[in-house]
Amino acid sequence: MCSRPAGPYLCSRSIHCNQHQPTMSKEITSRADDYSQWYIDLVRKAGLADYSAVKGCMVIKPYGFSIWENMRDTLDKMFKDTGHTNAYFPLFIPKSFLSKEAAHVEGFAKECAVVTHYRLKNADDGSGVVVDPEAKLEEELIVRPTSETIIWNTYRDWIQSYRDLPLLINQWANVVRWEMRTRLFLRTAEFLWQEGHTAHATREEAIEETRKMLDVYATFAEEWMAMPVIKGVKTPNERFAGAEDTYCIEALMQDGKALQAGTSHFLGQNFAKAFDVKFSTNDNQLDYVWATSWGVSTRLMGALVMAHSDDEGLIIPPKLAPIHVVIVPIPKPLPELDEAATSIATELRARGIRVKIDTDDQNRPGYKFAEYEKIGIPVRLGLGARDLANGTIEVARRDNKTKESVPLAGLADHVEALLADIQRSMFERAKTYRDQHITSVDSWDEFVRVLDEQGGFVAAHWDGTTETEVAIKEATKATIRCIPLDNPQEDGVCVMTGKPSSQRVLFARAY
RNA sequence: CGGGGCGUAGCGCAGCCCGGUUAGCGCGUCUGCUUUGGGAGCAGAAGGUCGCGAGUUCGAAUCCCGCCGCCCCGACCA
Repeated sequence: MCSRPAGPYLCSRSIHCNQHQPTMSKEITSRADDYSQWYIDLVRKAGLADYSAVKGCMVIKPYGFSIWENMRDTLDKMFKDTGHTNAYFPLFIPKSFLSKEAAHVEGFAKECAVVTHYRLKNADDGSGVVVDPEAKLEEELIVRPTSETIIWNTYRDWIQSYRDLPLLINQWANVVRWEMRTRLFLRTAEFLWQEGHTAHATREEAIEETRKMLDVYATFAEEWMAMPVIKGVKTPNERFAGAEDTYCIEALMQDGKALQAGTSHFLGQNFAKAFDVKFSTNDNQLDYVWATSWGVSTRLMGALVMAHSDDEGLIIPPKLAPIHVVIVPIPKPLPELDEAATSIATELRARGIRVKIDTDDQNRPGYKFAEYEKIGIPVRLGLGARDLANGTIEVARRDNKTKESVPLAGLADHVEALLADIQRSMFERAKTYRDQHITSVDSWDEFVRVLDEQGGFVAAHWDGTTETEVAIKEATKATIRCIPLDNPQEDGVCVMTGKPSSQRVLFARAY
């Protein structure tokens, strides 16, 4: 394994410490050739994740996990800042719990992994181990697809009085949904996420919480991921199983498909009633509590990739990049280079900038440049004898592939400003693309044409019925992504049925 | 569950149709030398239950039968 001194997260021996085998970005399929394959190539070859020995499950590799850690740590702080605390509930849920809320069981029944036995034994024919039929569980256990049931069963014991409210809890966990078809990060059988579960004394307060956490997600998506999102509410058909209202943030990927990046649910009293969670009000009445739940998952990793990256590799916004700056000494045998690189790194680190010095002397600079572009490090500093002589350094930014020579004096200020500029311009670029791909249409022909030729969001009138929504989906594969919050009211007629409508909703083909 | 593809060295592949020396090639790895401002060159070396099982044959990576696994497209769902 690598033994040389390493920068944060990655060793200097090789960019991929875990395999010593950087693959060439030449091998990344271009977006134009096959967007889907581009995504898969990128995820695997930039060291984010890989397929595992288990069908439908992925291995999140060290570099990918370090990005997720940055997401997780940022969100965790945001949750704490809004009054939430973390807790942990069991992976296993008694089967009977899941059936207590009718819509909920309906929504998840088809994709649950079930534990039926608790012991293996050696096969009689010596062929290996088999499930011991003697060890059948009295009550089967479901591997959580989400934790509402086990949590509300617990909340019943935690909540007696209005003084116990609000109860604001989050959990970081893995969940399992037995998907028929999977894609790295976007839909895997097991994934990592956080799920917030809160209890409130009033309907209004719970709705406020639902909206507040949606805002947290939107802020995170836009300010950290540099990914513009549309906040909205789901139609009844797209609503979370067991919710009264599902709010969401919807993002647009570079191929024109939408991606739901986070959801926040107002659960009403559905789970309180299902699990009998009542509290004494301050005027001594008994009432069911009001609930919310909200979550984002490792799916955000997929969103991050598809929102920004290019044919050369990943482009990661500075705020989430495991390494902000890589210094590549152009290795003439020159001790002053190492000294200069170290002193630059020290100066940058003093400002909280995450810096790696590439001390590897095996690979040539050109190779390194390509590798760092592939893994999306926002800023690369090239430092050679020529620079030392001139008192300059080459500064290359990943997002727009520009290079400039800047004076070493004042470099830290320059880099700090540059990182901020990259963060901002990545957002602007994505937002421009997104805004150019919201199209208002008023006829069915136009609706279909825009979906096929431009993609993106299509703002169209809809008669408000699930039947029409489903028919449109069957005809075009487009779904209603959301009804934007504060959506302007406007009279019109449904794009499919011609029935009256009071507002446009956003359709798109989606991940 | 349908349709398609794949399984041969760490990775990516050729060989299979038409059975026959010691199973090749590229990348990577190791050693040495020369290199180093956009993916280095030369020389040498290591590395293989050809997915698994059974069969046909003098002989199977190759043909037959069975099985397993993974990926992609669709159905389901986000």
